Amino acid sequence: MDRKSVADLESDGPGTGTLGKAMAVLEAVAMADRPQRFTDILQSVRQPRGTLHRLLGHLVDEGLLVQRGDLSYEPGLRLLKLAYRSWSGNQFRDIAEPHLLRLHELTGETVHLGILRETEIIYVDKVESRQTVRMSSQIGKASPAYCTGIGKAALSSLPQGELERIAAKTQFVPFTERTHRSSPSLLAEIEEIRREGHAFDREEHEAEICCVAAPIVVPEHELVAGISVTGPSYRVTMTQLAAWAADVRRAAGKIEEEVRIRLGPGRGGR
Amino acid sequence: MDRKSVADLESDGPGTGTLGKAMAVLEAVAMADRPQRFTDILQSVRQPRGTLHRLLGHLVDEGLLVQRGDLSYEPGLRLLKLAYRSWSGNQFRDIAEPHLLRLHELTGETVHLGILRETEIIYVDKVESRQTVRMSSQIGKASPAYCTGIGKAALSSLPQGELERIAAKTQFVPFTERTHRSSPSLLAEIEEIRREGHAFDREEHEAEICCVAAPIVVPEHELVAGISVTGPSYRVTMTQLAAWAADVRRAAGKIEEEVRIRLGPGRGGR
DNA sequence: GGATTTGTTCCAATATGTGGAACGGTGTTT
DNA sequence: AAACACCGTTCCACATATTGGAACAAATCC
Repeated sequence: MDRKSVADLESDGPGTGTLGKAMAVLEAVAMADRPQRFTDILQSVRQPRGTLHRLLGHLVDEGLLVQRGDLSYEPGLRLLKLAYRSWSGNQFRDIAEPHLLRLHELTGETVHLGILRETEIIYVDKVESRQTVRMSSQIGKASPAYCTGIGKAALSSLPQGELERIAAKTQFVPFTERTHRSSPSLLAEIEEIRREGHAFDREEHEAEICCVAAPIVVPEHELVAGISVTGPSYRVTMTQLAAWAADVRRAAGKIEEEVRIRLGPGRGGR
Repeated sequence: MDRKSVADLESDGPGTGTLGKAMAVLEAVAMADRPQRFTDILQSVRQPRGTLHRLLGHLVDEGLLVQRGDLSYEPGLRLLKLAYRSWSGNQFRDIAEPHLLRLHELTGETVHLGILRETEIIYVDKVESRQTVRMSSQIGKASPAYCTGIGKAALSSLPQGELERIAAKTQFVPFTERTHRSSPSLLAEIEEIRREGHAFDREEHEAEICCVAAPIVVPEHELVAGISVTGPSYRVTMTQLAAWAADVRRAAGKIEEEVRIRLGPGRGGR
């Protein structure tokens, strides 16, 4: 049987093979808000006790998890180390950064760069207002695509088939009263976003937070991403956001272009 | 056969079992400076072609690697996502942070927080001088313990046996002319560091960069870490560093104490 | 003291991963 | 143009690592 078969399970299913199971366990621990005990994990990942126990042992051996004094498990440092390389070596982020800075100077608000990964947007960079801000507060953070500006912008630039596949896979959680509650409602907005070339988040993910976003697509690298300007709604009106839309689109376009030039068509990084 | 058997290989050996091999491959790709092709990887990880090929396939399926148009592999976004949780959920960093900030205000120089992991120090936080600084420029970065301030400070607070095991495992790379070149020389300095309670890095890792560091130990959590104040040697003299040593020790002590209180003896996070 | 829950260990059955060898494609050399 | 070298992929008999039910302690609750 081939891997990418019928409706690739990826993040929902138990994961293919041994590695898949191990990763499912790892993710269960990483995504939990507090250290997970054996039994907690046993319930998230449905695996026989013996199996789970060995799996955890291996993960600890590998430094992906650490077991604490009270026997509970936490994500290990090896993940940080690996991610550092994954992030600092990311040429896309590197290219985009100057454009993010420029956009920040223009607007004075927080600017995000995020990449689409199935139903999620993963933030890879952020430039924020010069308060005493936590450094990489969001880098690596994953948010649902269907209720964020970048997410919707990115989705809007997918082929219809892909879009529908992802929409079908999406779990619609009503974060605020304005959050899309179903696939049709999302797909309708996507139509509009396609026409406009930019997406808004009207307090759909977090109350009092809204943004404008534009998509960045580099088919040669199978990259679908987006940038956004975000602000608190008491300070940033929708009219203001609409006025910035063109700038955001322009910046996104510049990044797209530069990625194509610097990374070349379809081939390697340098 | 038991896992933690004779001289646990961990990061050198091919890694135990299937997961170990997969991680070895992942690490090989992540630690390389540029996208790795099949053959490149084949040389780093000594595995049969068939095996490696399947391994890579699984890693891609899991989103740990991505394969690009030219068939080369890069670290995938899933790592970032996992690491974000590993980092943002790290209570230790959370507790330490205010102390780092205070130390930064006192000295005006860059302050680091790093955790010891076998022969390496992994940086988990950083507060730096208010230039237009790259955000999380070093978070997750791994540096050798034997030639960094935090590293040596951390090593100094290990039981002698552990220390020697790690020293034996260390690869002594002569980064600068002042870098320790062998285990005895390192062990001798560690003795001194134990007496003083703080460690210096006298341009041992990077030329023109030096620091003072103090260890943080929380045995209940099997945590050995350290903090440091770092500066360029043209601006920060050894005398200056020595003057800060007491402050660094004090901050480290405070963090140690607070971790013990907030995380409780040997048991869970909250 | 007995009952329940939790983490750990054991082991035969078997699914999974192993790795040498063969295959087809691309680009280079003669 | 044929011969060669290199690279990524596929195949398959074999071996090993994973599986998962069940038994085992140890703590915790009633």
